Amino acid sequence: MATKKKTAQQDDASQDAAATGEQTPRFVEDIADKDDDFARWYQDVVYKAEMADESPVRGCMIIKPYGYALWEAIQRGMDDRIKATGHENLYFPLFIPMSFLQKEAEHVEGFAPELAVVTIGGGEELTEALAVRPTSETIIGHTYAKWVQSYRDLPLLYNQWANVVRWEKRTRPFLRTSEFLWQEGHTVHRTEAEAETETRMILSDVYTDFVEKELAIPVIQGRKSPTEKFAGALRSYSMEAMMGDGKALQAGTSHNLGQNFARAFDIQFLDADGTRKLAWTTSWGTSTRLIGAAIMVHGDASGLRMPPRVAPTQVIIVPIWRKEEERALVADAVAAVERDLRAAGLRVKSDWRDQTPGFKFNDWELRGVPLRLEIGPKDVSKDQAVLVRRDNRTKEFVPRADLAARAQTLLAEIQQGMYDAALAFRKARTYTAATFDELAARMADRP
RNA sequence: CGGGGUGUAGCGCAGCCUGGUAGCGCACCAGUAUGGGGUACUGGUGGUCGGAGGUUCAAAUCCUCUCACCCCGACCA
Repeated sequence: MATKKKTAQQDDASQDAAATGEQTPRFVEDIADKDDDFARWYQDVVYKAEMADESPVRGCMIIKPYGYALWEAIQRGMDDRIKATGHENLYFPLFIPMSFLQKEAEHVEGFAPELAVVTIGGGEELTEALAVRPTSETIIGHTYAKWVQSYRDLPLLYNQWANVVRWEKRTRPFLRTSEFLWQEGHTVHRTEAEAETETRMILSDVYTDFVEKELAIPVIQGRKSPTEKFAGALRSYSMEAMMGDGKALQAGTSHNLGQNFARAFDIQFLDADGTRKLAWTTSWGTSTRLIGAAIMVHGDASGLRMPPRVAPTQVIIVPIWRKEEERALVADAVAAVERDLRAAGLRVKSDWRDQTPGFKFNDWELRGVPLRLEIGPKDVSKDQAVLVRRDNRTKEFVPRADLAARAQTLLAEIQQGMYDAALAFRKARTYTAATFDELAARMADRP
């Protein structure tokens, strides 16, 4: 039945191709139509490209190697910027005493409904229940109170990479899961102005800079409305990006917590003028949701499209051969090319699976690898390779000696092209972007 | 929490109305030919039909209970 359907579709596609003079038809029946059912398209792509797998625990997900490799690239890019702006990494425990969460009224009200709570340890009822952290302001506030004594101790500029748990009612892989990975920065400052500067600096110099340059996602920075702000914050800022379905997604938040948590946890310091003062704190976070954002912004009918700068694999080499002698010949050429590209700093892989080339082409397009190199007997004899772009399928024959340089040029072009396309898409959709206009208006008070 | 729906092989499904001991596609394994855009043919592996109880000579199928998941709504990051 499915075979019939496949054949029928292929025939249709062939006719279309013949009629319009386009290139080869594609098989996309296993991915839902992006324009018709975006939510299903998203799920299909996530699972078929092996970014993630379903979890036996409701609302959670298993991040597969390909998805995790992207997360590692995000971590690297984000971590570099966090450190470049003067922060250090540390780590706080997963468990938080329930009483901590109750110390900040607005905070507990906001997070209580979605807490996972541990009441038994080692077979015995605990004297105090422990919350699995939904976010770490409270346990960190408690600790910072001990670390801060003098104005000379300030500022504290720390960040942690961790997992958090929020018992969400409706979940979607990467976008909203009961457990997710993130970084959360927590800083303490001497003055309100300094805390505000930090809050906004993180949003622009760390978050926006990374997401726009590395993930090729244009964002709009703005301030969250009072109802949308972080539970317990004075002011919350966020960067919002437009997804492929025309909807906005919060891609990162930065909160000026004012003195709310300092008050709740007694973070005080003796200032230069000899008086005790409450400190000013901030917190900010980005999560594995960024993976979902990248998928939704850049993906197309064929599947994922990885921004070259973070792509786990930037160039995939598909060897082509018929007979064993050819295979050996091609293998040598592939190994040599792989060496060249690696030496040039490119992330490259070759695919020697026993599948037809066509199968591999589609498979790697589904996974979104930006560049493909085809190397067959004909290429070996001419000391060249066929270089193909994932985005527009442009093919070119490139002499072996020029491959690395040409690939680098194309990757840069593709990266820029992805950003430009996403920006153009957003601008063309202003009619659905009331939220963006609102955000843009709020941007007036940006530094 | 209210309304609707679905549980049969790793995935997607048929079979149920009208009981007779489980089937199709994909995937997987083997072989042959193939290989520059999802390759074809042949053979094969794999399921106590969500769970419990009942009716019956006989239950995936009928009855009762139960569990889980999905969609819509409500609630909420």
